[in-house]
Amino acid sequence: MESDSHTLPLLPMSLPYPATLYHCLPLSSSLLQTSSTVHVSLPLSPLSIPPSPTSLCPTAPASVHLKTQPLSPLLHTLSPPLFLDGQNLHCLNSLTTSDEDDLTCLNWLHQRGNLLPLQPLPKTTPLPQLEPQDPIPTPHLPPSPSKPPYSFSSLIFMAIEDSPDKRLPVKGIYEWIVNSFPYYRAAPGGWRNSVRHNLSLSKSFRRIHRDKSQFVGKGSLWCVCPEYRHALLEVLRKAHYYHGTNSNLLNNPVLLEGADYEVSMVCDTVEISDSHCQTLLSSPSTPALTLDNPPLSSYPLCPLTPDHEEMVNMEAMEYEEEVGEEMEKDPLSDSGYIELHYYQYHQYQYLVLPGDTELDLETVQILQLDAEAQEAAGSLLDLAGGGH
DNA sequence: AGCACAGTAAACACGA
DNA sequence: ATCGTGTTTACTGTGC
Repeated sequence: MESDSHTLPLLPMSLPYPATLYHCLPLSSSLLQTSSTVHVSLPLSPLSIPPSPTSLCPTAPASVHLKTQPLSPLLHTLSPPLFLDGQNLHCLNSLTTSDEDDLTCLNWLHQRGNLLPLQPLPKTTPLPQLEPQDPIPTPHLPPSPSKPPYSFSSLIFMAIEDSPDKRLPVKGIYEWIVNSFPYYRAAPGGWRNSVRHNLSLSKSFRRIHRDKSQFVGKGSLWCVCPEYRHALLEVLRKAHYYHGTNSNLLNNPVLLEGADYEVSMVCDTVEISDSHCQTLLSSPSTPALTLDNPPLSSYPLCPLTPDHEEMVNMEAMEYEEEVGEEMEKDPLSDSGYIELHYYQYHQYQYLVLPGDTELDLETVQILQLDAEAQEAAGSLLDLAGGGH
């Protein structure tokens, strides 16, 4: 593997989001590939992973087979992965996916059927499984919803992207914002004016002619112009990064769904099914944004001039279905490396290891604990969401 | 200071 | 006439 990596000290690496366990396989190039199995064994000491406090089978020098799932490209944008080379950790910058790949991926936005209201959560969530003496962390819910750190453009963008057809009437945008951000439920009505103002003024959004035979009600539908989608995503990502808000919206999708992982132990073999990965990638409720986010270059150009001289025809939007067949390539898929997330010392750690690394049982137990951690974290998210 | 950008308010037109 | 939608202008605040 060619890499312009540089050696880094072996230090825990925190993530700006509660990451979790998943594996990125040397899977070929397609995210559709399923049920790949990798034989991994991982020496604990170089990773500073402490032995599991409760060993299910302490003497078994077992190796494990981990059925794996592709890596969410967004994760690479949030922190540079490390990989292990002997005793050194290297920054895997060269393996990170291109910005376009990252930024056109909205999987994180759609991994949850309903987007929870934005409430701050700790960037790293202490987990009772690993630190039983610690009190169970509670989400810091403000007494009244605070204003989301997202601009109206971002809010509109998220609303539209969260709609099944990637187009919404103004009223639908209002409703999405109110439902997703309780702040606006009680806010004065001026923000609606701001939304309309933004829709009209921003080049990022386009009006779509409504087919009068199909719709009732006032107004047009609004969509995101693909040529501005990259910029909108970048703004959104920066807002997430700078404010450090959790963002249920921006959370690692694997975290959100990871609690559903089926971890079953059979003798000394652990299989982590990637069926949920497929669920993530092809959720029926969110068909458009899970797999059909090709790099920006694969989008056709916006059929309009950027100055609102025209409006989009419904036919012009059909490209979304047409490009949906193209799959976003896992940035590590051909690298021969796997990616490891685990929780340690109150922080989630993030490692990239050679694909032929062997994991022993203790490591697997840690991974299992991490799976439990996912569940705990997911519960916290639900709490933060307030049963939305 | 100048500029860009975001947010807010307001006025106005249009159509259901 | 009312209301929602869409456009435009103006002003203010903030950050670079």
